[in-house]
This record gives sequence, C-alpha cells and structure tokens, in this order.
Amino acid sequence: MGVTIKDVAKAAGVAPSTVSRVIADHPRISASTKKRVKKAMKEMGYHPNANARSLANKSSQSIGVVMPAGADKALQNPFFPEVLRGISSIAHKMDYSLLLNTGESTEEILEGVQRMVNSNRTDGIILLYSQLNDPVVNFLLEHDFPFVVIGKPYERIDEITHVDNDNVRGGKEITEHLIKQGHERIAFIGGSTDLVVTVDRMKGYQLALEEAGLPFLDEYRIHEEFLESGGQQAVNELFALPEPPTGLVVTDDLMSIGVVSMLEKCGKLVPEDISLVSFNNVYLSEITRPPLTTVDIKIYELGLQGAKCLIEKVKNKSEPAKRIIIPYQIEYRASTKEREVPFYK
Amino acid sequence: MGVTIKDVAKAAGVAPSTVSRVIADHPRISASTKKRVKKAMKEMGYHPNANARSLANKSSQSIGVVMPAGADKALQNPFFPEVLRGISSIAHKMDYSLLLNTGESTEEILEGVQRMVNSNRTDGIILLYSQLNDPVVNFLLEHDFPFVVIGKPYERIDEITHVDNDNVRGGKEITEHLIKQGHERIAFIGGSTDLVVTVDRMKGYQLALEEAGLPFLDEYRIHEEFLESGGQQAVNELFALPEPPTGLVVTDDLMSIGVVSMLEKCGKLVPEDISLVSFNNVYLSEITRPPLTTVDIKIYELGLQGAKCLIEKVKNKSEPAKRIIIPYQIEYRASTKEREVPFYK
DNA sequence: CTCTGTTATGAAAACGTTATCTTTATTGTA
DNA sequence: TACAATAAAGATAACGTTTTCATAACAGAG
Repeated sequence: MGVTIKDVAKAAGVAPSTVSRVIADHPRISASTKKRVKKAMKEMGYHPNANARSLANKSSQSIGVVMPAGADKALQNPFFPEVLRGISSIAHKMDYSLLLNTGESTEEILEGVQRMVNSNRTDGIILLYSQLNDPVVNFLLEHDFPFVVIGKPYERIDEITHVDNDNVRGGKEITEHLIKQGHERIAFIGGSTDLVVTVDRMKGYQLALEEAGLPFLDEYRIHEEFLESGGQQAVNELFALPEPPTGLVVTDDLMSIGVVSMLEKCGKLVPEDISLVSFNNVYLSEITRPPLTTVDIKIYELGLQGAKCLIEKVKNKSEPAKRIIIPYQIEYRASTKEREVPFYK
Repeated sequence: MGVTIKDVAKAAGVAPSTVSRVIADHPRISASTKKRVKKAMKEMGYHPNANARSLANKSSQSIGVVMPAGADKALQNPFFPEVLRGISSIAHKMDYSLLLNTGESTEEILEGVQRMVNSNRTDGIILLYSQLNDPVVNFLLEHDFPFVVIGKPYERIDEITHVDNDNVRGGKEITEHLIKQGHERIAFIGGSTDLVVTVDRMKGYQLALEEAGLPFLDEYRIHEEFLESGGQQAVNELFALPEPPTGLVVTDDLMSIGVVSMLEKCGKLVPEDISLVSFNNVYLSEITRPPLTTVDIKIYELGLQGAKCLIEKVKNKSEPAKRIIIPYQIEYRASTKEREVPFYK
C-alpha cells in the first residue's frame, strides 16, 4: 500500500533522485523526462510522504498555532475562529499545515508547545495571545525558535516579531468619541490585566480622560473576568456609586454583550441611559441589540499578517524582528448617544 | 544541533535499538540499563524526532480536524472553538496532535483533506459538519480512511462512525415547549437545508406541529443564511403574513441573536410579542438579552466523544462503525412566554 | 557436562525522501 | 580532432527512528 518514489522511478525508467528533482521542479531536468516522470506519477497515483520529506528536509512545512489557556468560556470568543481563518488563508497559499495547540492550563499549553518544538513537528509558532510573564515566550526565545505573536509582547518587544493594533490609540480614540458626545464620567470594563491588550486599551482610555481633563478614577475600573458570572455584582457596584458613569469602555465585544444585558437587569438601557463602546468588531457586535460602536481591529488581517511574518521568518532564520501594526477602524453604530446635559448646567 | 537516539546510545554505552526499546517501555529490558539510558536521555536533553518516528511507524500520532467551508462569518460561530476544546482534551490525553483544515470553498477543503491523507500527515480525520453530498466524505470512504463526523452523515450512515444529538427529538421537544405555552402559529428559521442538522431539527419541529394538530406551513419556514444580511427581509415577510407567528424555532443561537435584533427593528419584542427557542447553548445565549431558551447540545462532549471514537478507530482499523448520541438538555430561560389567549376564545 | 530455552542486547535493514557526489552524454572551442 | 565545459541523470549516503533477526550469556534439565 502506498506507491513510493522508487516505484515511480522504476516505472518511468529513471532514478529516484530524478523523480525527486521533478517534484522540486529542479532546473536541470530535461523537458522530456520531466513529462515522462509526471505522467508516471499521475498514473500511479503517487503522493510524496510528508514525514519522509520532513525528515530528509529538516522542515515540516507546518506551523503551530497556540491558543490561550482557557478551561472554559474564554475560548468561545469568535475572535479565535476568525484569526484562524486569516492564518489559514496564508498557510494554505504557502502550502503549510496548521498544528493546533490548546490546553486548560498554562502548564498544559507550555508542555504542548515544547512537544511541538522538540519533536520537530513544526517550523514556527504563532501565539494568539500575549500576556505577562508567559513561559511559552521564554521557552521559544531561549530555543531561538521562530515565532510571532498576535498582539504586543509583554517584554523583549524588539526581539519578537508581532502583529498588533495600536490599541492605545484605539482606546484613546474610542474614548474620545464618548467624550465628544458629552460624557464626562466614563468607566472602563476590561479583561484580565495580565493580558497586554487590556492594559494597552486602558492606557488609551486613561490618556483620553487626562487630555480632556476628566478624572481617572479607580472606582471606574473593573477588571473582572466578565465571562464568569461574577460580573453582575461589579456592575451593581458601579451604579451604586454617588456619581455613576454615563459612558462605558469595554475591551471586548463578547464582554460587551454580557455588560449590556447586566445593565438591563439594573434597569439601565444602552444607549438611552448609558453609552457603551467596545473593541474587536466581531460579527456579533453587528447583529446584537443595540449594534455596538466598536473598534474594528481587523482580526482576519491580524491572522493573515501574522502567518505571513512567521513564514518569512521560518524561511529565513535571520529575518529581523518586525512589528506590524494593523490599522483599526472605528465602526460607529448605535450603542452610544449624545449625553443630555442637565438643564441647570 | 539536535541530539539523536544514537548520541544517547553512545553515551549510555548501548545500541540505538536499546534506547528505542527504553522509549517504548519494552518489557525485556533490564532495570539497570533502563535507568542508565533514561539518565542519559535526560542529561543530554534528548527528544525523539516525530517525523522519523512517523516514518518508521507509519503513524503520525495526529488527527486532522476539518472545519466547514466558510469564506466569511459562518465560522465565527462559537460552536467551533468549543468542539475544538473537546477534541483537544482527548487528543492531549492520548498524545495526539491536532492538524487543522479550513478553506474558503468546498474544493479547497477537499484539496486540504486529500493532502493530509495522501501525504500520511494524519492518522484519522474528524469532520465538524455534515452536509449533503459531501465530496470529502466520499473521498474518505473510498480510501477507507478512518474518520468520524460530528453530526449525522447524509448517507451511508451505518458505515460512518458519528457523534450526534438526537436533533429530531430535540427539535420536537423544544417546539412542544412552545406549544405547551399556548403557541399555535410557530415558524421555523434555519440555516442551509444542505446541512443535515438543519433538516433534522426541522423534522422535529414538523413532528411536534403534526402531533399537536397544528399546521405546518411553507410560509412559516425560512432557510436564509441569516448570517448574511438578507435576513431582515425574510423576517419582514413573516410578519406581513395575515396570521404572523407568535413562536419561533431557530436552529442556532448565533442566528437567534440576529433574529431577536431584527424582530426589534420590526417592533416586536422577545418574549413579550413573540417567543423564541433555539439550539446549541453557546455561552452567548446565556448572556444575551433575553437569555435564550435553548437546546444544550453539549458541544464540548460532542468533540470529546468524536475524538475518542476516532482514536479508537485509528488504533484498531476494524473497529465497527458506531453511532454515539449525546443526550441534549433543554435550558429554559427567558426567551419564551405563555401566550396570552385572546379573550374571545 | 552438554543441550535447550530464556533473557537481555546488538546489528542491520527498513521507512521514503532529499542532497551530495559521480558519471555519462553533449556541446562548444581551439 | 581533442579537450574542456556543461547538461542531464544515476548512485549513494544521509535524515532519526523502529523492528526483525541474530547472538551472547546464563539458567535449568537430563
């Protein structure tokens, strides 16, 4: 079972090496034998064995994709399938396979990555997240293994090729949108502060507030894992404040949906009672009620460029570390509203 | 670069074959040499080369995961990351890698699968969808290649191992919930009828109607790809009917969110004006407004069992085709409401 | 003591490619 | 016409494992 290069060679009356050269489209092969060999390959239904190739080549033609550790709901974020689509588009074009790695814990993830790398199963790795003190990044750096991160690395940023948005500016701009609409008390609801993306978006939020001379209050910042059920309480607290916010910056569309629904439980409507802006522009944010004003970070493009950089890096190990910033684009939809200024003002 | 089995052998003063036996935990190896070899492996930082193993073994220890063709939004369904999680959990446990295949078109998918199979990159394949006349299924059957489908195969059902829910019964039961609440005009909104899952759920819907003596009307069935923007019009038409429905069965949570929001545009509130039930119980359906009454199909479990069956099949090629039905569980939430019977009745 | 049978190892042949040398034809040049 | 240069193809050695077959050591049986 399985026709090999030798079989083809015999059938075409040439040496295996010649067949190999035909496969590789080597220049010094006569048109006639090339044709003959190709014919034999087709007739016999020959397909090169990838493992043998990888062994001889020391290259697996596959790239490892690492998802963050998420024992639960966190991975249900449509962000992931969408980056995967972007990555896949390039991988397919360049004839690379995709090796997927997930895990329930950081240790599991690390272990998986180590296996991929040590066993020569993959030529390069693409990280779909970036967090504080990531052992995976350290491992890859130590081993001088080609990788790129989607997002901004936490440290050694100049040594790590990454594809990111300008989340600080995005955060600033989207907050400014709220400010322009007359909002003065704007709260921030974000994911874990271990995630670089959360920190960046919050920085932008802070910057906008400061420039506008608005207060940047601790009570206005919530870093719950909103995907967990604890969110309701946090929202309650926010509105128990003497001066509750009228605007909300939320770092993720999925999270926003949860927030909108919690707000409603508190009797607050978006955008009538409170305005909300968000990030990612996942398909969801368009069909939800209200459609969200959100920073479109071009997820597909992030994946695509990430894969592209990685493949470049794999092909040329001395390729210098790059940073690629994908321009975001704000989608203005219906989740914000001009603030009605109290008449006595 | 890279310490090989030979290096270890030399260091431990044994033959490569002995090292190999130690790795495989062969019984006929003395405790002393086993210890010695293991020590050498550890000291030298030895890791077996997966490609070489695969070549010698004729087994790649990896399974291919095939996502449906979706050029666009369709893949943003959180269903996918969640099945992946389930698959991954088992794969990890059994030391299998995951090879991911996506594509924009059916041809691209098929091509990818053929490459995986022909090149010996994968030991088995798991399909994350099931549709009418799938060339991928045909290819795999023809080549007698181990695979399982998540969902119900369109044909040759007894020859194909698959993991599914009883979608007919689920569809029936959830529709009955609506009926019990007094709804008599119930419409169905589903994805493509090329998808077996759509057809099954609709069958259940139909069954429930018939048993209750309610009409099963063509005008009450919409098979738009709701993920595309055309949905609004379909909903409009539904409510332009002389007798518009008061209940809605929608085949997917993501789609439901779109529907709820379209309904609102038509001035209809869920559940006040119209009740809606759905399928999947994706995390989203819990945090949306209103939280959806939905059939929890246990996505994680589907993936997990699928992977388990596949690995069994890979290990034992003569394993007979199985069908595994994962019990669903209806989550009663707030998207339906007792129908107020008009007083004259 | 020899002979047979285990038990623990080693030697060497796969596995299916690619890549490095050779070798053999085929030119072109003096 | 002879000789170097080039083009096309073959032989063969990697690549790093596993596995089959062979063998040495040693125990137990007669």
